[in-house]
Amino acid sequence: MPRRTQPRSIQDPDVTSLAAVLADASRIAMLDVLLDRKAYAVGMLARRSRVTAATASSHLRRLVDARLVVVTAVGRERHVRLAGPEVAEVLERLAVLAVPPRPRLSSRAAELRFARTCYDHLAGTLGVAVRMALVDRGWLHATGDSFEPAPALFTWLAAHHHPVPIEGHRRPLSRSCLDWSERVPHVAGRIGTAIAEVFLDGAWVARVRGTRALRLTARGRRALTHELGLRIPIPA
Amino acid sequence: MPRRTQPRSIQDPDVTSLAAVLADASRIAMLDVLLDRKAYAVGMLARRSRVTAATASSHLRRLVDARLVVVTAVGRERHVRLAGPEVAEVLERLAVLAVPPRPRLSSRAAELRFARTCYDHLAGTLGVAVRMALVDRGWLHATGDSFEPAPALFTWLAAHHHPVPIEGHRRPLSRSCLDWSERVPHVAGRIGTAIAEVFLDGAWVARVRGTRALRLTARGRRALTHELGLRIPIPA
DNA sequence: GCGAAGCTTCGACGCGGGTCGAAGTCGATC
DNA sequence: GATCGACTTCGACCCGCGTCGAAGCTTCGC
Repeated sequence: MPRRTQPRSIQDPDVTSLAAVLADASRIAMLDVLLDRKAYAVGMLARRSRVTAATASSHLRRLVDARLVVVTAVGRERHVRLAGPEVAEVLERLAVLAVPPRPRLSSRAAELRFARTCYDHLAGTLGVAVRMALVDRGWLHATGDSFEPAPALFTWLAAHHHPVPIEGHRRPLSRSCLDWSERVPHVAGRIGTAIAEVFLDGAWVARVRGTRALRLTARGRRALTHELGLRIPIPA
Repeated sequence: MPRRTQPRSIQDPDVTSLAAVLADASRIAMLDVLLDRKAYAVGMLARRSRVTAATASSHLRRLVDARLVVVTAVGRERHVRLAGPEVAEVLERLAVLAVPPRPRLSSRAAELRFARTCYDHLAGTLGVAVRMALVDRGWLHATGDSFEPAPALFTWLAAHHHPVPIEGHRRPLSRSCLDWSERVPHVAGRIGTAIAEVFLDGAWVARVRGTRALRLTARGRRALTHELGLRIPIPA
């Protein structure tokens, strides 16, 4: 990959180098592990990504240099976290473009397609279904490419112990996040986070260990029907 | 880059391969040329990207396979276009992440920072300034991470010969597009396109040949003051 | 039809970089 | 301060792929 010496006329932010960092299966595996928003020690991250510590270490260096992840020293361990929601967003955006035209089915992917976390909010069939249910009840209004939450939604979130303050935060109240599996937006932003927390705390969904997939529980099935009038999309 | 054989647990859309396509300076240069939304013959594209026809051809193959560009045969030429606005969006998103922490100044980049096209709408200092002016006059309301155009804006656009129908289109009326240079959103979507067209048709801005940069004309300076009450951000 | 133009394919070259084991470093623990 | 554990650095290996010139193919123009 001989670098060109002439001045890059455009795209002065070096997209090429950033893409090069993302163009390795092991590094994507590591980022994928980190997409659950938790911090991992380097060794753990290496094991989850199926590489040796030495390999993980060299990859880590590049991820840090690209400012995709941040590292904090904790005792003799070094904990790695995703640098922020923007990173998760870009990865999800890339996934949207990367999804093959004729979707090759993978049983493993089916779980992810049905329900998963996207950094800190719900995605997949379930995420989209929830968004549609909220719009149907008038708790959420679609505006442009975003969503405007109605007062009833704030009330509902507060009643489920996850109140969302309206003002005073840098992060947007609600955002629309494009789904790679559904190709349709779901709710992100602070509202999206709160919704996901209600689902997880209420044990409406359970994390499938080792992946970002979520399993809809029986309890969750009932809750969705009673609370949101939502027909369960797919038995999963 | 030895591919791992084990089933990729997550990220089933193959982000790695897509990123690999974007991880080459020549291909980014080609995409960058195409970001102006026009179609280019392969030879022209090769010249603008400073590679031989043979090299461009092999890159083109990969870009087509990744469905980032589309090709239409025209006589003995083959015309290349960006596959769609989503591609431009992802590139702009990547650029946001790729922008270096201590912005290294480049005189060439300064033009781009001030004003440029982003696929089909205005970006850069000017794009952001226009967005803020529209919000100030109440012609645009910020909602979540998008914008809601007010009736006055539709009237203004129609008066300048670029009416925007409210309904009946798959593309969103207005979108918010994050600016890599300003790190602040500007207006995209059908409204964003119409605004850019008013600016270009009215010769308020002129394209700088060979790049996506825009130059603010004297006429544009006057128009911005009179029509939008906008103080010119920077003499450029 | 014949030549030329536009583009792709082929072949050869060279370089960047992903991989792991082993050795080295640093901090924690007793 | 000796030992263990977590992590990084080093060295060696090898493979993928970007690059261009030349040759081949198709389409246009006269």
